[in-house]
Amino acid sequence: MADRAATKLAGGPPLEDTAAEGTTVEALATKSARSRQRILDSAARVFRQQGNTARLCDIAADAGMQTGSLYYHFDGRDSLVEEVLRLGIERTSSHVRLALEAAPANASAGQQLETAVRAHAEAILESSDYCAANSRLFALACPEVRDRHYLLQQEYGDFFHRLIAAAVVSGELRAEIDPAVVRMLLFGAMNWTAEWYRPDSGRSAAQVIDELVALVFRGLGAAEPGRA
Amino acid sequence: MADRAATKLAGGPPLEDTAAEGTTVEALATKSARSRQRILDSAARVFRQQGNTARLCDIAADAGMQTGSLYYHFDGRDSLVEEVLRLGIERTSSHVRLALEAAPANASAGQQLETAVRAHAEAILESSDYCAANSRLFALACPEVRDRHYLLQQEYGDFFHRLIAAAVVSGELRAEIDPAVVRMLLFGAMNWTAEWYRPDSGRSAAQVIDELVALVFRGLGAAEPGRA
DNA sequence: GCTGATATCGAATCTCGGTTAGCATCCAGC
DNA sequence: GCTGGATGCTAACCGAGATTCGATATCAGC
Repeated sequence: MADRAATKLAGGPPLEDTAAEGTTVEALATKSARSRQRILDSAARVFRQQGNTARLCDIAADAGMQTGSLYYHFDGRDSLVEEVLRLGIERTSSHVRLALEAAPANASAGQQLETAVRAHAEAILESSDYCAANSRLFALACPEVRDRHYLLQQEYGDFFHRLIAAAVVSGELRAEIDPAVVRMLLFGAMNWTAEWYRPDSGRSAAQVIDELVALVFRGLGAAEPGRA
Repeated sequence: MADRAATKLAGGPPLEDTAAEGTTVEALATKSARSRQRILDSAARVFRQQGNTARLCDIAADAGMQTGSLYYHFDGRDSLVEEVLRLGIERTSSHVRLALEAAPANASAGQQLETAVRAHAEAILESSDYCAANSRLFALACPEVRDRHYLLQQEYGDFFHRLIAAAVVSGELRAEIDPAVVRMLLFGAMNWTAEWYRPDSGRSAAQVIDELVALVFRGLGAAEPGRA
């Protein structure tokens, strides 16, 4: 009854991703693991497109199997949603961390924040269906799933919070800002892109990201003659 | 079958709000109009709280009637959603327009934009359940409803677009910005507040709005010594 | 205080999508 | 090439929630 395949695969470590970032489905060892991964990928893709209105049969179809077969790999819809959500945060967060590690070691707090914002937006716009699906499912999902995720979400939120606070301390950001509110506004602008951005709209993701970064750091205002 | 009461009430003009902005339920003439309004108000409130997962029975309960009774006033769920959505845009938009009219006649394009941003955020955070519900239902709702709304949405979007473009022309905003993208980022930050802001969180709506305006116009950056 | 229209009730019904269960197929190891 | 577990298919099943509809209550105008 309980996620048979996964239980077996998990083995020692309690809950580990069956496929590391970037692993292709084909590379996985057992058939079960491949199918499971294929389902997750489809779910992410479908959730990204349709948000929480996506049906299990849509996902199954995308994965090339029957609806009922999903239950061999997952306990049920919630379980699937939860996994996609978890992978979403995980990948977003690791994408951001990697970007930070790749940045020059002497980067200032402000530069780090900029890197993080860029990476987060990239994750949603380009890098992965999971990250985009995550933003779209964020506010939905049943309370239990949501509560369980609140922790992960919060953790990532705090991470950003610290980046912002550090950049205030370093004097690169205005001292008057309220990091908590700014973080939410920032997430709003970034996560909302999952709702409207379409790659075939004539604008590249990179353009959107540049626009975002400029907006956030410089603001819309011109050189600053004297604003009311 | 088709929205009996409303059909009758509508009379001459094809589709007019049964209650003008701010009209209280009690002030309406017929019982039908009062009930209809009560249902809409409840729907807006419940949708604001629960998003699209709100059930008809929740709304009916809030309005103090049985689920089935809703059908005397509305064709069905979609119809109700659609009406709330419509009133949402309408009220947001009129709130913004009123704010602009109240502004000094010689306000610059940039000042007008700031006024509009303030008003839009106010509408979502403080002024009306309809406006907040609108942001939460935006991306959801079945395709038909959504398509029908796309026009209204677009119209309001264009309105903002023009405000932004004008402020670029007047030289108050940086010339390099892409008004279309900026508008979406802006809406993202503003609409997302409906997902996270709670009045009992220790922060006033006014604080959030100030933070938003500062972020958008000045950006996060300090005085501008030299940023990478 | 009637009476017809208006408004609401409340229970039956319908629908959609998630879930379950038993059977068929595939495939690795013998 | 057999056999048993691993995988997946199919067709019911089921519940939640939307919708329908005849019965009932309320109310305005006489």
